[in-house]
Amino acid sequence: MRGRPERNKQVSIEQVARRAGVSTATVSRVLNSPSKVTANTAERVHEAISELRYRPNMFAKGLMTRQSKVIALVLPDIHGEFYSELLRGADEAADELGYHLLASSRMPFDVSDRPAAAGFGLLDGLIVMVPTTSQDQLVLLGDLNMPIVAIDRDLTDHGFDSVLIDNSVGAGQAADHLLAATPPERCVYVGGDQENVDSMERSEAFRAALRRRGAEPAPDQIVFGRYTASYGERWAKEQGESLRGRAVLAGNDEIALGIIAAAGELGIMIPEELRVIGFDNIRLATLIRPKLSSVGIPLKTIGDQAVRMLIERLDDTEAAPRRVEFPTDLIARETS
Amino acid sequence: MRGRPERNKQVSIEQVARRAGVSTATVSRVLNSPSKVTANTAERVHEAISELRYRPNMFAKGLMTRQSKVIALVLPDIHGEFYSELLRGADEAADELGYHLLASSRMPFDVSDRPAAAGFGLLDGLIVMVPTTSQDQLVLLGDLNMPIVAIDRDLTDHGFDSVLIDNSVGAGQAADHLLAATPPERCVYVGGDQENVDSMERSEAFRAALRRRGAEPAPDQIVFGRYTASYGERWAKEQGESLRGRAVLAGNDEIALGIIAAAGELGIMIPEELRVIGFDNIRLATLIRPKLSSVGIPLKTIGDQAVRMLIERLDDTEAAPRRVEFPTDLIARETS
DNA sequence: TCCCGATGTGCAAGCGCTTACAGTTCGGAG
DNA sequence: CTCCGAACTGTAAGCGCTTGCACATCGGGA
Repeated sequence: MRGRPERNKQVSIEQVARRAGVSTATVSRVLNSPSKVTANTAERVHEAISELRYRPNMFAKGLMTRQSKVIALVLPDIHGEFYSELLRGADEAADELGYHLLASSRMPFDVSDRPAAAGFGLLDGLIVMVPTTSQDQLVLLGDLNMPIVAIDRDLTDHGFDSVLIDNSVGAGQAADHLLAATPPERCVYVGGDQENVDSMERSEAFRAALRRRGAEPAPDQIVFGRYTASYGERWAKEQGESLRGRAVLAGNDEIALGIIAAAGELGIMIPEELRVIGFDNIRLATLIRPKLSSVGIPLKTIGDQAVRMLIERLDDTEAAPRRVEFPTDLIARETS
Repeated sequence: MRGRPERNKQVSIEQVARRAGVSTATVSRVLNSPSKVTANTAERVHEAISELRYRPNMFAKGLMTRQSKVIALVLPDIHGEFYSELLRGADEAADELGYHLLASSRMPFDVSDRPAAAGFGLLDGLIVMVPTTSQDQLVLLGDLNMPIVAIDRDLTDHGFDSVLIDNSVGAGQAADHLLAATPPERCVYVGGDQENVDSMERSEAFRAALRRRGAEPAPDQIVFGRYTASYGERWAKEQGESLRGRAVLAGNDEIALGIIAAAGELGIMIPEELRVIGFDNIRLATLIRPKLSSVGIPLKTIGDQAVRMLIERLDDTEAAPRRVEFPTDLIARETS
């Protein structure tokens, strides 16, 4: 009694039908369109179902209906605070709409050969956060040939619905906030990966703010590295004492945290001697002292919206791809 | 050209067969047991496949094979630092073994009626972290009638494989570490939800450590609240000045963080005037200054192990449920 | 030369479900 | 009392795939 293929003796709709003294068609109807069935028979069927502990075979069902009511959210990295809220918003929306949401951090690449990737075939649709500007990934997505909504990148040209983040508003606010009390040449943007779309938008907004004040940022006033605390820490330590009197807009909260940690070790006071603003407004921002100023992104709303767009798309495959954009905005706390 | 049911004209195995001039059986064979097919025919079939952009229908396949190569990891709350590593370990293991892992924060409750929940029927198995001791949930899990491995709770009696965390080792180490420099009556355990299994184990280990030193902890030396920073903060503020000279073992790092934040506002120096040790060793622990001492849990290993156990179980449904336990251990840093 | 096993391929029977379509029942209008 | 449509229910044809079995082919040993 071992070995996988051992054709399981699953309770089938036929057994239920026999037990209830009806046809399989009727059982199916009781389950899917109750209005087409007499209350009386429906009850008999339900009894049979629970006596037999019948549970419909979703594969067979999917084979006919061509849907699984399961959608997935693919993030470059599920791990980490950043995506939590996004996930939560998506989860709630999916649940409300009668869908099941599953998260994955693995992109459905090389779908053709990898056996596991085939699991994607069971999904009704996909929400994908595409972090880079790489073309290959887009092709892969297209090959998937299933409803997809993109987060954080405008892929409407490629036929995908997109929900976007307007980084410029918040980044501009943050830059202005810093510039209000720190001279332009002492302000810095310390970003994450350079190819990252958000990274670029944020740095541009920062640059624009300086220019609005008639200052052109020097090369070392806009730097890129990685979206990690250790990068922030490293950068700050390299600056050393020259950090005093500066104001930095970090590419995300992690970088900001790293900088703050380094400042602590260097004995630099925040915000008196160094002002810092992060990005993303992760929950952590309020857990440290001084509390971290940060540019907030309505992540939960974004997750919610993405799910709704996807599910609407499921009902109408042909409509033109839509795009929605959400603003970011500065939440000034104690580090700035 | 709209409306979901519009029976999609999907490329079927039959078209591939026709195009390659073979039978559907042969196509199926080149895909699933290539050794049974001549290299020559295999090539023809592969050509047809890529020309037609054929992608097997996973529902039909699943209907025959009874497996989807997809497993899910259900956590009470995917959100938050804590589960990140767990997920990462699980993800990597699943990938290595040719499975696809999806995460969900929604328990498969009321599976019977909720349509969305039916999506669980497409999974080969489930890894579940059951946080409470509630009986109902166990029944529900049993009803699911699919391979399941439990994390953090011993469910072998109920027939489920279990991977456990031995909280007592690390909690004991932490308590001893605190007791080495702080008198027993000044040591406190500030835990999360009382019904939580881990919470109980940790507090018990703490109690045991005190007793080993001949001290019986007073009621207010072992308190329970919630696993959040705000609870930690609230508790600390209630203690006020009496915090000085104390040593606290927090139920998790969030609580520890809350306490540290409160201490900062009260002007209490850490670790000189207040020593704190957290639990879980989340990544954040090293991002704050002073760096947080914490009891580490090998989360990644646990995720990895859970996946492997589940997949082994898939191959042998009848074997006796197994249990594996992983130790925790103290990582002393700067707050203690 | 004949026979036989090994090897490769095709045939066809389902897997469990949905859903046209046809058949049945029944109450009330004619 | 007959007839008709509305309202249910049953019949059966697949959905796209896998797989046991039968059949064909072929080379080598007797």
